[in-house]
Amino acid sequence: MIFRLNPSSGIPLYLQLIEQVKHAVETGALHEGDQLPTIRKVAVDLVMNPNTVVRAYRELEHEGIVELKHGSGAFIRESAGGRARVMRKAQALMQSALERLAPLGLTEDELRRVFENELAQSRAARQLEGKP
Amino acid sequence: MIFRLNPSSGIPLYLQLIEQVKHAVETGALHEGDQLPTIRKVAVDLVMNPNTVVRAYRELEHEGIVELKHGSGAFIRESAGGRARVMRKAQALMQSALERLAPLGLTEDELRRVFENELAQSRAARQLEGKP
DNA sequence: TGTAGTGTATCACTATACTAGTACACTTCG
DNA sequence: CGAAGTGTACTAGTATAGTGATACACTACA
Repeated sequence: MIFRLNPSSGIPLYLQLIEQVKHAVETGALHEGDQLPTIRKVAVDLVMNPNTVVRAYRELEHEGIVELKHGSGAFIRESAGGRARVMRKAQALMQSALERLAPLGLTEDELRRVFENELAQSRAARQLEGKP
Repeated sequence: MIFRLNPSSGIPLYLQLIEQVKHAVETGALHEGDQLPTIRKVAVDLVMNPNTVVRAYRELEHEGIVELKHGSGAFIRESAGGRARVMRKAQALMQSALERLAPLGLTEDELRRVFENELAQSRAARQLEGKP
């Protein structure tokens, strides 16, 4: 695992790290049990503060993708493999959805809005299931 | 048009205003040519600074939904009606897409990630069309 | 057992997002 | 033409996000 950051993209460094780890897991570049590069190593290699790397790793831990072991390192969780497969399936479904949406000629921001609306919609629907 | 804000939602006030105007246009509550409430009126009614309302209205203007006329008011653009129809069509497509994705059991954040990935993907594909 | 290597914790700095205060300029219409 | 009502422009304060400096604590292994 080797990171490649774009400092002038406007995207926070820690988010770029998170994104790259997730991508590596989903493409199979990282497998369950694999050790991630050390916090210090990443910080030195990319010339940034260890805390920024920590922030990325802790977020990944919180999402259940990474396990941090005090004193020994950061590792890919065992459950990550299954997740990767599901995500690839989802990616395929989303692609065909966007292909159907493309002819409408919406901007990316409009598409985001439509997506968020629908997400909120189905969230609300899910809430109601257990109520009546 | 009457706004209803939630000050403790964490969502910036100006974004809430934008959202509500867009929603009103898409549902037909606001039609082409309709005048929006005055900047000052909104500011007074909702107990906030006029500048915050301005920010919302100017963003809506930038997106082509609203037209600001110096000295007379803010109005819904003529093009807004067509946009509303397209957005409703898109909403329907997005709904069926999310219904197909639901069985995979992804979290909302994971769905957002899948969506953004695919958006970037199709953006890249579009870039290549004119190149070779 | 001790040392090198690992993650952890606390505090601080800086840029940016958001909101606010206040004065200005244009339009309308009696 | 002038007064009331509208959007505009400029300046500034405050909260939060992002990043950094540095010291601490645990683990593995020779």
